[in-house]
Amino acid sequence: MSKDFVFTVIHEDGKARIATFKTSHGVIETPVFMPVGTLATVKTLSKEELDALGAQIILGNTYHLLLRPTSALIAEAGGLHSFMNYQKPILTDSGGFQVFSLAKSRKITEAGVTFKNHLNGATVFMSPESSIKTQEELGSDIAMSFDECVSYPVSYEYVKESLARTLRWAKRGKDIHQRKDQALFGIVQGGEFQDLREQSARSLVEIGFDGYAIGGTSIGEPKEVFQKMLVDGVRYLPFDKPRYLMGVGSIDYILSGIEQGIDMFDCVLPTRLARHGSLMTMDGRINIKNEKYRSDFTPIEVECDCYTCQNYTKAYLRHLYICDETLGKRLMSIHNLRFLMRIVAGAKEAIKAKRFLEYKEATLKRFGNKRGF
RNA sequence: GGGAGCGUAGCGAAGUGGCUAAACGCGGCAGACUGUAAAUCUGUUCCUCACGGUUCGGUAGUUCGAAUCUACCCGCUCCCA
Repeated sequence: MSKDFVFTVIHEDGKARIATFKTSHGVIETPVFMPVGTLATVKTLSKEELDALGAQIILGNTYHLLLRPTSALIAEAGGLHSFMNYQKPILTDSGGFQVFSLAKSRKITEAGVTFKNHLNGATVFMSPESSIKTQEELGSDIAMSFDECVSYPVSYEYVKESLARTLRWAKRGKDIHQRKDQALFGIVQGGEFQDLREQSARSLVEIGFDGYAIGGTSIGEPKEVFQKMLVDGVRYLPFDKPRYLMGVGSIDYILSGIEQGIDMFDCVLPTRLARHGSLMTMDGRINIKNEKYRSDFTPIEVECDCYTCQNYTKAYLRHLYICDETLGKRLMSIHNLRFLMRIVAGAKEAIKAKRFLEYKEATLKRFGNKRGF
């Protein structure tokens, strides 16, 4: 753990907080939503577009980049920042999520995980050590521990066993991690079980990381279970380190997270939904492909300040979607990402004014009973 | 003028006596998506809320039964003159 990664809380409102986190490629101000760029690209978006919509930090994925173009090639290019010409902070996920999402073609042992490569069927082995070494090659600003993201629902016995292994993996990863310019975060697991979440958080803190993530949420569990996973995990994390709620990108979950003192979020939802024609708005999700938008010459949201809403109508976006034109996916990705950024920006303003709960309630009330995306 | 074909749901295209309201593709409509195997996947698409009704260019037949067989008619394509 390096003391270079200074995390400073500058405003508080209950457990909610605003903080700055210093990384090797600049300071992040939290709470922050991080767009996901698995394959060294936030799908369809240029860095100028990411800058314009207010992205402070993006994600890359260790497993996917290891397979293609390989971490060796990226190292040869001078690291991920240089390779993709993105000079702001980058966080790499460890491959732990792939243990969950590619569960059909993988085998877990104490040593690590053997994947059957989805591209050509070849065997790929990832261990906590190799994941960290790969992330060091990639040169991300924040590396994540290699964990097992357990599915839901799953038995107490399984989660207990998995968690114990994930904790051993966290220690192994920490021990081998060397880059002083790269922060390393631990990941709290433990499924829906309070005692396991507590044990996970406490053990990770004991090992000592530059930040802590809550993993294993947003994988199909009911909202009450999510809430429990969140609270049971975050409670034992140190105040003076960043907290990252992994895979969360719906506004109700994000606001719950901020309320509990979460600083960082990421999610593929805004970009994936956008590519699939679903747009996030304060009044719920809209499906741009719906016939009713055929001649709707108004922006997605009148009050939205994004490039898309400032320049294009729903009718045009629908046309682009129907014709499968790339520009449509881009414009809608910009809107959805900006939408979440605006939600978070509003939360920050509210925290400064010490009325976060009010903001949360008002936002969710306007949102009504519609799904949180 | 002579010869050979073809006409099936919005479009393309299977089907050549019952298991066919009719495969499949496209198009249309709707839905899903949460640390990205996702520019993907699912449902639906003759009429009717339903019971049920009406279909395979048209008409008339054969048959217990026809998109499928017969006759004539209409339209279209190709080849030869």
